[in-house]
Formats: sequence, structure tokens, C-alpha cells
Amino acid sequence: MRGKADSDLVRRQNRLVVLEALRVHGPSARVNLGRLTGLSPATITTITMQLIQDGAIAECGDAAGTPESARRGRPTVLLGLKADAAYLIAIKISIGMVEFVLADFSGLILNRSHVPMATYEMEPQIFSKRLVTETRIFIKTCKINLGRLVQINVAAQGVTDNIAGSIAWSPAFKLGNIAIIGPLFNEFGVSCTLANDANMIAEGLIARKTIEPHGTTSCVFMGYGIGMGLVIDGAVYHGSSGSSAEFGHMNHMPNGALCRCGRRGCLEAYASDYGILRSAENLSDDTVPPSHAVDAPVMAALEAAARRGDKNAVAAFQKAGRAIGFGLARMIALLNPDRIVFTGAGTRALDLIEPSLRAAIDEGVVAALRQNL
Amino acid sequence: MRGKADSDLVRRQNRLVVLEALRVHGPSARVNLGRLTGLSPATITTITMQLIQDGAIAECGDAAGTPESARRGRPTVLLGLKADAAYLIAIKISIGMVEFVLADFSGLILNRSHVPMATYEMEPQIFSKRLVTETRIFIKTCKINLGRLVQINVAAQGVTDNIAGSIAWSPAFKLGNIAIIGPLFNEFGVSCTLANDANMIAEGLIARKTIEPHGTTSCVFMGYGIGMGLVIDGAVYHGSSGSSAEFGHMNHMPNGALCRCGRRGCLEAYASDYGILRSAENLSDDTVPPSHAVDAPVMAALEAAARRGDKNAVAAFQKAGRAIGFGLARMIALLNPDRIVFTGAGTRALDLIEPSLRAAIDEGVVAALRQNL
DNA sequence: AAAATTTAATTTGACGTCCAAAATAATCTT
DNA sequence: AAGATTATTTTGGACGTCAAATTAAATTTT
Repeated sequence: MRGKADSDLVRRQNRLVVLEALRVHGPSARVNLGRLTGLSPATITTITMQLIQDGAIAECGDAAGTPESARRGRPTVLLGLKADAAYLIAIKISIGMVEFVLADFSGLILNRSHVPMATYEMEPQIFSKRLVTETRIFIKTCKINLGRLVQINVAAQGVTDNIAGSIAWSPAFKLGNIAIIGPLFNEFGVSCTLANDANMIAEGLIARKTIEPHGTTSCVFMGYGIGMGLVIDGAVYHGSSGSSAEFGHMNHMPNGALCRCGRRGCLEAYASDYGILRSAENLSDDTVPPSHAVDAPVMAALEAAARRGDKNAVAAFQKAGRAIGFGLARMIALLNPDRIVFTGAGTRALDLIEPSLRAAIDEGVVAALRQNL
Repeated sequence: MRGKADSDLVRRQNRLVVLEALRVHGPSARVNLGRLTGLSPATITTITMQLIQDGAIAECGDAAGTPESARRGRPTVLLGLKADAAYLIAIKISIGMVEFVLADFSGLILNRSHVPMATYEMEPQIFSKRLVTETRIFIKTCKINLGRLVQINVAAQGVTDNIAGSIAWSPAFKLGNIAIIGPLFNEFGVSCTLANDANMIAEGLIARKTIEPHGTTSCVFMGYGIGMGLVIDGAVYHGSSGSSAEFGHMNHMPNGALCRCGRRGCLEAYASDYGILRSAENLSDDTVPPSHAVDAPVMAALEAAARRGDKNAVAAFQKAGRAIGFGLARMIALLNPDRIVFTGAGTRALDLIEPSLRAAIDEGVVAALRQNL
């Protein structure tokens, strides 16, 4: 139960609804905003007047692309989000690389930067400092009004801890507990967030409308690791620490194959690049995984071998499919989702994986629970 | 993003807030409602006046229990939910038994009825008809104004299907696909819901405030089966078909022990009453589980034996703990919950189960993911 | 016993939001 | 140039909340 409502709440809510409509639909005329939001023309006039005054939106020329047929009467005036109303920086931390992106209020990406960095060997404190420095450098190259920077969002491989604002454990680092939020906030004084990278992929798929906003969607990321984003009623589920759906490190077999995280039996140890490669090469399950990602050509060669019928390669992909299938079966039993979406480089081998994956789901979960899946 | 807001929404919301405050806090004076809801005294007067006129609430005498110290000034007038404003029937379907409860608008339970019934052998259509008949009989014994009946809520063991409004599979029935919502709605014409029983236990714990309304709580039910209710931000998560968190039939071991549901390796096959009993008696994992619940004295004897140090009994409980522990480890990896709550008759043996359960969680999930658990 | 005090509840007047309907604006059609 | 058409703004009214003033009903003080 949310709290009480008053006219202030009404105003905030309806302004948000209008901004949301502009963000989703792109520049629109006032009449159209009325249709999109369900608000009356009078109200739209009032609200847009205020938003223009606040500098959040602006008129952006007459409707250029209106079809001939509709070119009668007073022409529409398009309104759009004012690009320079606010800026946002997104940072992605993965092994060996930190990436920066600058976006404006209209959602346009203005600038990108890739900074190679030997993350794996770095001390946590050194990395935290370096991250702040690189962010400052990136901002300098952007030449934006720093006062308009409103948010910094960080996505990282591995297990994040929202409460501490740090990366608790990540395959990108030898050591854990790397402070992220604190150093950034102290330096830039704007709202900062930290989240798991797979969750952010799910966020992106929502924005692109690949994921329907109703019900539960499980979005599986296959690649250098195995990740998952859970989307419940249109919002990414983050759990208590921002690292929900650590699908890759969900246990598959008690006391099973050795995983990059040091535990045994994780799904990743069977189904990620290195896991598949390890079984294809008939190496022992105890073989210590490499700290770096497997090169794409190596995986491509393995896929080719499997498609040629190489027994070891075929068996390795089957083993991966079975592991993912049982993982999904367990997820289905818990969450009874409406949809599962597969994404990531690993989906190139989906044809090799799918039969055993489906068989494992059949074997692992009551049919009644996936009637609507 | 919810839709637009207007004064209508404000009114509905604030009326709900007032009713909610009365439901949670019991009868309260108007001043107190103001404090509870954050609404001004003037507004409270307006809202309560309308609610009284609508017959939803009523004045219920002066504050009898006010402490001496506060007995100055104009005395308060208590307002309370009007009991006969609406009635609700709750039905629980389990093996061999259908239970009925009648509650009034104030939340008071007015009537109960237990109807033994040989559910397991019944044909689905026969059961559906019988359910309607028994509901009609129950209502007759209640002597309430049928026009005031607003809802019928059904909880059932097993996998429900909200879209079809039926029980898809349940240990209480030999056959599946038992229509529930349709027949009840056709007969009584009121809103009917169907949900998994473990989810309803979680709902009850929310109402009793055993479960905090923030974050994610996993509520494990241990007994004749193993169930789970997931509470996310104060609301029970139902999944696509109303049967989320089928924890008992989440796979533990691929190709493992035979389960009541006919599959292999379900958690229940290791950790429910019959699973524990089966391992204690050194029966094969292929032994077909009984269709009825294990008698309480039998389980009590087994617990006693384990506490005396009987090796088979101890091992059986340890095996159960390990299975539940790995199940929870997998759940933690997926959902990163804030809390886990254990409930049900099986918790009487928690001392026997806990050590292996904790060990399995340690073994099965990255420590970083349960820092805040 | 009457006046003063205290606390509860209601009434009054103002403010803010939305909406319907009327008015105005800017184009195209005839 | 007048009429038609569509977009936007203006006007007046409805509804909901709130602050402040008023009324109500008790206890305490004089």
C-alpha cells in the first residue's frame, strides 16, 4: 500500500507520464501526447508549458513527416525532450576493460571511450582511484556542462553489493570488495548506481521492447560466462544486493566441476566458453579455469568441429545444454515465468545445445508449470 | 509506469489508505487515523463521512480503554470496519479434505467447516460439482446475506493454473486439470481466485507481520510436502500461473530419487516426510511414494530415533538437509533474497536438518551473494 | 456550580489539479 | 476571400486536499 495522495502527487505523476511518452514515442505534438497519455488537451497545454519553462522539453519545429492526407487544418507543433537538460554517464567494467558512454536527456549517445586496463591484477583501492580518474578524463573530453550531469550508472561482471556500493566478487578481479559507488559519489556528487551486467542487458532489452512488460521474463546471457536478468512486470529484479539471477554460479551438481569462482558444480563450469572447451578437450573437471575469456576463433572452431560430428565436441555442447536445461528447469519451478529469452555470443551454438537443453527441461520440471511458457 | 492521475485516483487511493489503516490498526479515532495516514483532520472527516454513508465503516462507541492520563478534553469516537459490509469465503483443498472458512469485512472468522472427501480417486468433473455443492451448503449454514458475498478464494496443494482457473496437477488428485474457478464463478457470480497453498501461507505471514514488507523473503514450508512462498516487496509473487515457487518439485539431482509427482530427483523426494522415511528405512530410491500423508506419530518416532543417535535416521535427516540446502543455494543464486523463513510441521526436526542444510548452502553458493541474508 | 482548559471533530475559505466547452490560431480548400 | 478543418489556448466549473477558525464535549480549576 502506497501512502496518501494529493494534488502534488497528481502533478508529479502526470508530468512523468508526459515525459515518459516523449521518451518512448519520440517528439510528438500536443494532441498526440493527449492521445498517448489519456490527458485532456487543456491539461497537456498546462503541463507542457511548465516543462518548457523548466527546460526539460522544447518545441522542435513543425511536423515535417506528416503524410499529405493529414495536411489540413492548423499544423502540429512537435515537442521533444530537450537534449541538454541532463546528462548521464554509463560505465561498464569487465575483465581487462572499462568502457564509458555519455548520453543526453533525449537518450542519444554522444560519446564513447574504451579504456584497456589490467583489472585482474589490480589492487581494489588502486582500481577505485583509477576509475575516478578515468571518469574525470572522459568527462573532460565530452565538453558538457558538468552541472547538468545527473547520474552515473555502473554495470559490472560478477556479484555486486548495493548496500556497500562495491563489487563483492568478479571474474574481472583477483581480489574482491572493490569500492565503486563511494569514490564516484564523493568526486562527482551525483546519484550513482551499481548493477550486475546481465541485469543491465535485460534493462536494454526492455528499452528496445524485445521483452514484453507484462509477467516474468528470464533473459539468459550466454558467453564468456552465463548470466541472467529477471524482468518482473517490466522492471528488472535486483534482489537484496543488485546481483540477483547469478545464473552462472547457481549450483548444478553438488561437488561437481571446478568453476572460475573457486566453487564446484556451478552451471558456468559446464556451460560457459571455458567449461565447454574443457570438456571437449577431455580435461579433468578439476582443471583450473583460465582467468581470461576464451578467444572467439577458438570457440568458432569448436562449434565447427561439433557440426562436423566430432564426438568430443558434440558431447561437450550436449553437456552444456543439459546443465543449462536443468538450471532453467529449477528456475521455472521457482519462478514460473512467462518467457525465456536467449542472448549473447554463446547463442551462435544454440543449435548444438538446444536438443539436450529441451530434454533436460522436460526431465527436470513438472509439465504443468510450463503450460504458459 | 502507471497511467495518468486525477482527482478520482486521489479519492480512491486515500479511501483505501484509511480502510487499510483501520484493517491493520483496528478501530481508531479520527485524530488517530490522521496520524496513521498523514491526512489532515479535515480530510479524515470528509472521507470517513462518505465511508460511513457507504456502509463500509461505522462509529463503534467511545474509547473504552483510554489511559487515565489521556482522559481530558473531548473524548475520541472510535471508528471501525463495519463487519457486515462484505463477506469472503476461503476454501482449502488438500488430500482427503476440503475446508471452508467465512470471514467478514472486519477480518473476523465467523464460521468453519471441514468436509472429508476421497479426493484422490475422484474424477475431475465430479469434484468440481461437489465443490460447488459443498460451498452452497456451507453458505446456507452461515445465514449471511448472500448479496454481501464478494469473493471466494481457493488455496490448493500442487500446481495451479490461473489462466485456465484449474488445478493442473496436485498430490491430492490422481488425475489433473480440475476446474475450480469456472464452476464457482458460474454458481455464485463473485470474484474467485485460485492459488497455491504455500503462497497463501506466505500471505498469512505477511498479514501477521512475521514477514517484513521490504525486499525479498523466501518462506519455506516443510511438512507433507515442501513448498515455498516468495514475498517481493510485501506482495506474494505468483508467477504466470499462480504456482510459483514449486520448491518441492524443483529438481535436486538429475535422474535422482522417485518423487510423488512421477518425476525423478525432485527436492521433495529427499526432504518431505515420505522422502525422509524412505531413506531412513533404507528403501530404494525407486520405491513408489504413498499417495497419503505420513502419520505424525511415525515422523515423531523417526525424529526421536535420530536424536537417540540411530544411524539410519540421522543420515536420512542429513540427506534431507543437504537437499533443502542445495535447493536454497540455487534459490539464493537466482533471487538474492533478504530473508528465509521456515515454517510447517517439518520444522520440528529443524535441529536435525540444520547443520547439513547450512553446510550445503555454504557449498552451493558464492558467499558474496548472501552477505545481506 | 461556573469558568477555564484541553482535546476532538467539523466547518469555512483557499489552493491546486483536472476536464469540458468555448474561443482562438493557423493552415488548406473552394 | 470565405469556409472548412485541425491544433492549441483560454475560461469556468468540479473535485480533492489543507490550514485556520469554529464548534463540541469532556476534565480541571476557581
